[in-house]
Amino acid sequence: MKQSIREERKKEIVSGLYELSRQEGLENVSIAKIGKHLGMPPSLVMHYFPNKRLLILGLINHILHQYQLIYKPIVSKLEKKPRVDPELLVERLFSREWNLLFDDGVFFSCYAFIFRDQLIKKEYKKLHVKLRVTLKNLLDKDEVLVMGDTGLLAEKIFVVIEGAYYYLSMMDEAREYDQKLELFKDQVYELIYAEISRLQTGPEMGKSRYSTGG
Amino acid sequence: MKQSIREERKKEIVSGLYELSRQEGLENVSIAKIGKHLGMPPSLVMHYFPNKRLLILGLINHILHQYQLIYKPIVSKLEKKPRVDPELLVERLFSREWNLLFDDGVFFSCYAFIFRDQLIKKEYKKLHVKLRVTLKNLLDKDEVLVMGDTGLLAEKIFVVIEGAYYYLSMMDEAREYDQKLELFKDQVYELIYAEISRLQTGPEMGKSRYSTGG
DNA sequence: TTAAATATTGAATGAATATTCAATAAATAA
DNA sequence: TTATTTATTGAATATTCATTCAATATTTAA
Repeated sequence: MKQSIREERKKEIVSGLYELSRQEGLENVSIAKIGKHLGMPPSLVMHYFPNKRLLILGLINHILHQYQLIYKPIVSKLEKKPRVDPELLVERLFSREWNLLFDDGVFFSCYAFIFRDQLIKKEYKKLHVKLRVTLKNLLDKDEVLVMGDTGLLAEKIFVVIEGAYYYLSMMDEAREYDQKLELFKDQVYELIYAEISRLQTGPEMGKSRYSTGG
Repeated sequence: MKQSIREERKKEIVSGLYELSRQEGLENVSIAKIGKHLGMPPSLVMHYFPNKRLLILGLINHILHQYQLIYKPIVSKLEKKPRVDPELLVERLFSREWNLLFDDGVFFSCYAFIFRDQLIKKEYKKLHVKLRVTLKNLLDKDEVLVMGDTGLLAEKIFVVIEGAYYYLSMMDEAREYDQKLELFKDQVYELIYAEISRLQTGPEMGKSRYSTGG
């Protein structure tokens, strides 16, 4: 009980920070503003987060946790199928649900911290590796793909996804956004189909020289 | 003459902002600190940049300008050749010179502004489109590639480059960095070689349905 | 030379910043 | 119950913030 109120309050504060960051940008949020937003004195905020860095670390954990949720529905939907359906996979990887779960602006503001905070960098990397492993596990369910280097394929797919979202964030018009989105989906299709056809026509080639699997 | 001292001072101030941002992070730089760093009163800084937003816009212009310089040596080297040498092209696109010209931390801190400043978003997009056009023009010099959709190919290449740098920024160990880098280079090679072989074996297929060419 | 425009200075502003502290209220453990 | 830990409050801190202003110096135009 004693512990739970503490954790609840911490979550509440981090959520408040997130909401304000979304509205006015992370760099414009102060401890006083968070307190005001939540109806508590700034000293209470600092009671749970003794300094601002810890507060931002809390926000980053929150965001990284949200980020992981994106793949929950994808994973559960795909796990039921006996084979990987590339159409469904790609559709889900580029799904709009992505943008609804958290704010890209806050995400990239936090991302910028990786260049000056080793712990944040580590957390970010951990997440990104995890997402790749999740995808690899999905690809391993496919009887054809599993013969190749699914870890490598997952890397290649994700670099397109991440590059795509980086670039797509600059698009204003919905039409242009959708057009580019289709293009990048196509690029991922091609990666998957190329691997399938490679494995079916010449499986004796074995794994690629740039294998990432342990 | 009168104009030049003004522009020089503005450049000096922006450079100071850049240097400080590199050292302690953009969010920790103030007008007073810039003034101190350059040995001038903060009021002089504000004389040239009446508010902080204009100052940051100045920094962004500076960075985007630097960003463009990266491709100067690539372009001039490749322009002399009659054909595109994929090895050289990919080597240059992923060159280390990239990291030397400007700081990734500052770049991504500024990038985060695109989500709350339309002008900054526009500037960023303009640059990224420009880089793609430059690459397209290079690809057009190749007698085989020019038969296909070079604009589309440029998009596909850049999404890998950008995704790669986003992801590589999280790497600590040099070995892992290099390993992943090779992987992404490979991915770009495959894009180019796949397009070449596609055009040579079945050029009657013409341009892809996701053409980006105007 | 004189007048106007620009560059530079330094002092001052109030608002906002993260953080500290002592006091009180509430919950839990003994 | 009492003692102890935790939660919450509100006032206070020194510092830093972006910005303003009037005064002076320097450069340019007439």
